[in-house]
Amino acid sequence: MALRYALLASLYESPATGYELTRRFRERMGNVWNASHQQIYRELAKALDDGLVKVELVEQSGKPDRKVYHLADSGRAELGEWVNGFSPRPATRDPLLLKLFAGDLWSHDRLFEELSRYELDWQEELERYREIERDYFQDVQTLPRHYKLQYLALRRGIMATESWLAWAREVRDLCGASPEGS
Amino acid sequence: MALRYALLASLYESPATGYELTRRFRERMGNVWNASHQQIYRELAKALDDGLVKVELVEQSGKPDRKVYHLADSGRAELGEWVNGFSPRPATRDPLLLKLFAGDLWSHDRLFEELSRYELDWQEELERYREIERDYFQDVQTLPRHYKLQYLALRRGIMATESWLAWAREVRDLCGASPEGS
DNA sequence: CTACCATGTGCAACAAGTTGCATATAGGAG
DNA sequence: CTCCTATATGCAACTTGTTGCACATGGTAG
Repeated sequence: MALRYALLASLYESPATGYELTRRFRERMGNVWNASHQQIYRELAKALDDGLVKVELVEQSGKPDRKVYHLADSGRAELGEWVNGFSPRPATRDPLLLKLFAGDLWSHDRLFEELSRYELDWQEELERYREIERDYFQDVQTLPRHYKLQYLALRRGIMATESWLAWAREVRDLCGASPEGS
Repeated sequence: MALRYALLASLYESPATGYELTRRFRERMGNVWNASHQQIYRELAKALDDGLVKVELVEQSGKPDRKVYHLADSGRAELGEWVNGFSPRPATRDPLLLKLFAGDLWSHDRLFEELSRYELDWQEELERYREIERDYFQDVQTLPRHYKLQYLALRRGIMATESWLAWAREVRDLCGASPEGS
């Protein structure tokens, strides 16, 4: 049911089409929740069926009609209950770490090739986060609670990514950064 | 297919029954991969069907026979290929962070109640990791590569958990740790 | 001129993960 | 005496997530 609440939470901020929700997940909330557009359209249809959201059709020429979803009262209520209930920690399933357990089969070069790719990725992500932090969250102390909490979600993204980068440095320190054969 | 490789990677270390694999995932590899016993038995049957693992039946009185799974040659080969290929970053889906996006519906007390539970959990986990670090990885520099990589998986667990705890402190600093009404 | 990309919706098939149940025995706590 | 835990296996139904495809058009890059 968690995807359902992710959609409701996003619609709580503002009404949106399935397409826009897909983009929000990919961009602003990539750190928090991920879902493909297929999954989102499917779940929106179910949530509509259950009366948690309402649709407003907006006609367009050429393109399909926009179906703008709004949070219904019952949706807001259910979201509120979910938010105030306890959620267990998500299970981690990380292929990169898994490979360390069969590390003897992992060639030195390939290991560092993959690590480098990840590092580039993390670096880019970190810069994007830091930019948002600079642009939107300068005076955090004075912000209303709602924005403080959004800021904390961003902070989590920053700290998680920094932590991965620090780990990558440890890998280099312990296993040697430069392969002989290149 | 990733669960399949998780099983092969664990069997690469040593042969095991489905039950033992379940425990390994829950205990030693909790940081890396999670799977229920139902999922594991199902996937082991498929892997056996595909000839990636072999079974050795060990009779027991009273209890069902132990089915000890071994990595077959083809399984080792496929694991090797997978390990040396590129794996994309896993998608994050974190209910705790999601709730921050509907934070207006989240009561101050409930938020900190949940945060405290998480903190206790992280603290415990961190202590378990640190204990393993002390007991098994004192002279990391001198260890063979295989153990270095295992150590790095553990380090990742430590760093990730520390990062969460640091984040929790930021939450307290920004949103006030002590609710008035208690 | 053609190919890709963005917008916008969605179905169908499959793979992966969860939840509830079932069987069978031995040992310890209350 | 009963309940819980550990060992050890597994089925069935369901939910969630992935992958591939489809339609429809306007703009931009080569």
